[in-house]
Amino acid sequence: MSSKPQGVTAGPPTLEDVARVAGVSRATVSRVVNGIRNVDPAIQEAVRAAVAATGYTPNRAARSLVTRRAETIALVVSGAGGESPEEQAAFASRVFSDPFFGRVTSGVIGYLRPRAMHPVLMFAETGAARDQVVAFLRQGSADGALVVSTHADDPLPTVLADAGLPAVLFARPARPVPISYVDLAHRDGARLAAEHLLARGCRRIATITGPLDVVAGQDRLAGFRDAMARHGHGYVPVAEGGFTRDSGEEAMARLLAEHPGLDGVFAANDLMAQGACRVLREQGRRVPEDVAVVGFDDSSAAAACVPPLTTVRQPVEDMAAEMARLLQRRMEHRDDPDGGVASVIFEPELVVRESA
Amino acid sequence: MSSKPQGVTAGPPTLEDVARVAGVSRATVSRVVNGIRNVDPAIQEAVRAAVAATGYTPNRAARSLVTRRAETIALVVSGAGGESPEEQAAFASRVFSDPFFGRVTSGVIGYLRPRAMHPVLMFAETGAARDQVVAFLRQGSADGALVVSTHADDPLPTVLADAGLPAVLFARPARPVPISYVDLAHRDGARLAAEHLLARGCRRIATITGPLDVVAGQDRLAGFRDAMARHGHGYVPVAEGGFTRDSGEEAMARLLAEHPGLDGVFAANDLMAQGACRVLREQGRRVPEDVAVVGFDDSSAAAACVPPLTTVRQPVEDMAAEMARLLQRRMEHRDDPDGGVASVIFEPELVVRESA
DNA sequence: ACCCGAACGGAGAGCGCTCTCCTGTGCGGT
DNA sequence: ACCGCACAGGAGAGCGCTCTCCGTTCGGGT
Repeated sequence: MSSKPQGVTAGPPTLEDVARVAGVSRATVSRVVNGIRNVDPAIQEAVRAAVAATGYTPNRAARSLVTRRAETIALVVSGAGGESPEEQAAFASRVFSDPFFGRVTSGVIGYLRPRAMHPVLMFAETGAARDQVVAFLRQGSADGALVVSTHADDPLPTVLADAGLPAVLFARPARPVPISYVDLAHRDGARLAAEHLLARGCRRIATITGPLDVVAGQDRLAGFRDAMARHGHGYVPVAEGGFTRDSGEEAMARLLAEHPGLDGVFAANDLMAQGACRVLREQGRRVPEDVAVVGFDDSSAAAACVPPLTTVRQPVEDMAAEMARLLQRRMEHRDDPDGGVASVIFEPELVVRESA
Repeated sequence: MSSKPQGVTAGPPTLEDVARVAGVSRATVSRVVNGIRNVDPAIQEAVRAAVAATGYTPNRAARSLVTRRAETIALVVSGAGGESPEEQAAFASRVFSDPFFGRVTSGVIGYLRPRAMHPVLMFAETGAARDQVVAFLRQGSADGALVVSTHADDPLPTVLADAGLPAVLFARPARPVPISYVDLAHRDGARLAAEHLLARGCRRIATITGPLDVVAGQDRLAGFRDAMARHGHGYVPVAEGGFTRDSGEEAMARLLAEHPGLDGVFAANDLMAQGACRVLREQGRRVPEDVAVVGFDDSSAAAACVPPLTTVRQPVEDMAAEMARLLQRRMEHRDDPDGGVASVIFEPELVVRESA
């Protein structure tokens, strides 16, 4: 009886405790818990009962130590913020004010949760923060990283690739890096917008671009121009925005001042399209009767807009889930040189509502 | 030379490797790395050099295994969502569409990052998700939880308290639970709003409340009513909103329909105030000349509003940082029964801009 | 010169888990 | 009846780290 005092340690139950209760060895309990190899159904039952009786939960640190996997991934928002604490706080707020990141998070969690994994949220807007991300991965705290960059010249992808750390990017990196990514066929999306506006009968069409130092901004503009040119519109008035609502308002105001007769606008994202609608309304133009507006993303802002936006759907949640899937694949091929590096390009889709 | 082949294991360097290079024992390296006890400066220097030479990074799993601390905390967004996958995705999107959560995240990260900690993001909107959170904490994957509830009847705080897991809430729980929290003196904030509107000369003042099944919604209404009553306004027209922009628009429309003569509105958050401003403008009222509007939160929406909102500042970032601080304190007193349970109430502040 | 204590480095025992080996058992083929 | 094989379960060696305990050294008080 008293040969081995049980429950003398106040800590949570361990495999050893479960094994003692079930009358089997640690190894067997481990096999049952992890569903590895065949175990006699009767013994399986006994182990399960013992697990329930003791309230056993596997200790993740111990498991990670031997498997060398953390079962954790880092969700990194990377980009350039300031170095001061105020600017860093502003970076986080700014990031979350865009519905885009909520959708990414949502998609990632949707994929990870059924697999009992959870993302660690990190920002990498300064050099020091970037080092923290790398250290975090190197010390095995996370098995890989999902990276969303806000700037084209973000050094993080290169750093991760050089260090051989598994990572997947949202959007193709500006410079080629041996790293997986998911992206959207931005040019095709912009083409859809152009063709829709033309089919509607618009003839004096302008565009509000995203920041042109971002690949997505460039591609959407290029795709739009190409499609317009192919239909005989070699010149398209352009105003550059910054993917924010405010910048959309300013860009729209500039366009209207220079081209008061325009009858169609393609904004490179919904937030800017929303700002554009507002300015148009304030300046007495009806949307879509006088000026048709097409957005991009199909974010929550599109439906909330007055009038509801016709927009190009970017399936961000699906893309984010695909990122997680690619990362998992990449992690399984860690030893291979460049093993498991792959990319997936999603096709956009036109969503017709009221604005065009 | 070949007695102990070095570098034969391809894996990352371990304490052992560093010790060999520095010519000391594992224990000494550990002491230097963790800054525990005094170590001869010369040896310290040698160890640091060896760490740099090997590119050593401590393995977190091994450390956690023995220290029984994960150096990780969970950031949990808790509330009621649907059970279907679509509804769960919608929950995440909805959560992030409110600038509030971005500010919380920003504040938490601001506190954790200098301490080399990073939050694990979790949602707990279904029973299964809640169980995952509890399991995550129980298996030592995180040392504690920061919980932001979106509903008053959220069972998570009680579950965590019962399980004896360290946690800190944002906002006082609807029913008393032995658990730390930070909160705002909502009543005082609402009083500031009332007094400002009255001091401005408004006499027919209405309010758009938050959801009344949320403590913050109740308290802001109660505080507003009390202050108004104290100044002789026993009756205040009320329309209930849901803390979203849309609900603010609807509430404002209802109020205007019933009380066309009103000259002041207090909205229980900025998003609803923004919606209210929009409706007022659409119905030909000038803000603030005809109707003064006061919001609550001082979120990014306040400055973005047209006109910029006079609002009651809730220092969300500071409050979130305080949550993290309280959680750390609570974790240091894990063994004490109810040790380290404490609450901090922040004082609101009126920020005067143009809307009132 | 002696002793005691403070201070610092090393040895080694685990933390809880997985996984490779090994042993025992039941079954088929010849 | 024998051998061998497949398979289930147990034993035990670590994974990389921390931390207690112990040995050694050195300084100062008498």
